[in-house]
Amino acid sequence: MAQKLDKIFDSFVENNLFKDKRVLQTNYTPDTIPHRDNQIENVASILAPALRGDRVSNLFIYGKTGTGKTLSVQHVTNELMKRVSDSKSDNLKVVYINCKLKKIADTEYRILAEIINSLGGSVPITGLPTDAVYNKFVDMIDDKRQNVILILDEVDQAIKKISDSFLYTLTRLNSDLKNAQIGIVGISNSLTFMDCLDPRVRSSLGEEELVFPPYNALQLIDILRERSKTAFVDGVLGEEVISKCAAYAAREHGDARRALDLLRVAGELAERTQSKKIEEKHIDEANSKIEKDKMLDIIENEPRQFQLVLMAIMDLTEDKNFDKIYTGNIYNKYQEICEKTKNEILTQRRISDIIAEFDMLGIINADVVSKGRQGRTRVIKLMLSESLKKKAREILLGNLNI
DNA sequence: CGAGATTCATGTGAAGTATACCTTTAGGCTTAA
DNA sequence: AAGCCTAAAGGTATACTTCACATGAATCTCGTA
Repeated sequence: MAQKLDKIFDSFVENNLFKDKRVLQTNYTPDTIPHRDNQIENVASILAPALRGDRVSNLFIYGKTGTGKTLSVQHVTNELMKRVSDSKSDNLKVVYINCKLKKIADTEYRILAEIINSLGGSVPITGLPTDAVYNKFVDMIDDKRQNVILILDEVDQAIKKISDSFLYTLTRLNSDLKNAQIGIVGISNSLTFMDCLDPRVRSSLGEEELVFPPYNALQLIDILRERSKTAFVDGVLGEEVISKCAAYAAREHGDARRALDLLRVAGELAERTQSKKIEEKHIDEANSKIEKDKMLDIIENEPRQFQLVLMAIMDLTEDKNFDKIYTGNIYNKYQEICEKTKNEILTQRRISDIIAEFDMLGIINADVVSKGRQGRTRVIKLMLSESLKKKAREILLGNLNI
């Protein structure tokens, strides 16, 4: 056994394709961000007043995933902070919150709590009145003259769940502050997000707006080339592999993060199969693996009741007796499963909401249809590939101890 | 035959409930002067 | 008397339930041609 492990470790050390894998990881911030000079300059000039202690205009940024929004903003704020720490003053704070993270920042309360946490304070998980949390936030930053830049990544996700009054309160917060000032930077994936906001919020939050267009294939190639220089050992990555990678990502609305993930996973796969080079087939494999992992991760971390519902949906999908699945079918199946597994049965009302959430996650596709005399319901389609279904089923079976 | 009424199965919104957790407050106990 | 601990009181967020009303096209009904 030990020999076997030795062999694995040996080959791992010898056959290292990566020079520095971190460069390809999502949380890595590169020194240069190609093809985003314009946007970065814009962001910088909008946030720059903070250096003089002036109020920062609220900024709203649109763009699809992986178009460098987060990266550019972080780059600019990093530079800002560098300047500030050089000048030895500490009247600028930058808070970055990703509103999408489930269980961390998906309600008004949790977002606020998260903001306070990253400012160094602490707030209990639950139990406090929301306005008490607002007050705490105000107290924390208003003790001296300073600027706070609040970056809300993926606000659209949060606003969908919470109401937009949250943003309104935030924008109004400035009038409660005597010393400090806050500037809000909202980042959204959805281009139409602003349209469904309250006009008051729209006007105050959208003082400045910026659109990040998707990268095209050529720009993606540039990015990949740049990063792969430091990420991989020379010669393991051919030019044609890079273009294939870029092509994949360009198809996926120019998502650079996706492209980098592809490259990283492809590298890992190549390493694992003892390959000396990364080849095009690795990219293909990586593509399906990423898709799979992402979904499986979501499914695995879903609460129990959600998993039960998903299990019901999967069972029905397999069942040849149903060519179309309706909410009622799911509910019946769900009850069956609950009885079998001795789980509590929730009401149909709740299941309806759970189904809606799965729809949001893209695990299923649910369309409301009216079938005349047969009433109104949703037609539900499971959106998982065959192999994914199998893996997902394994996870569910394990988690629900069936 | 066609317009309007009916109907079904569930969508959807609002309000209420249970649970888990929080802060405040007051009482009781200990401690030290 | 001061300090500390504990339990009760009073409050909130969240996940869920209950109630009630909204939907929208297939189907039924009935007046009319």
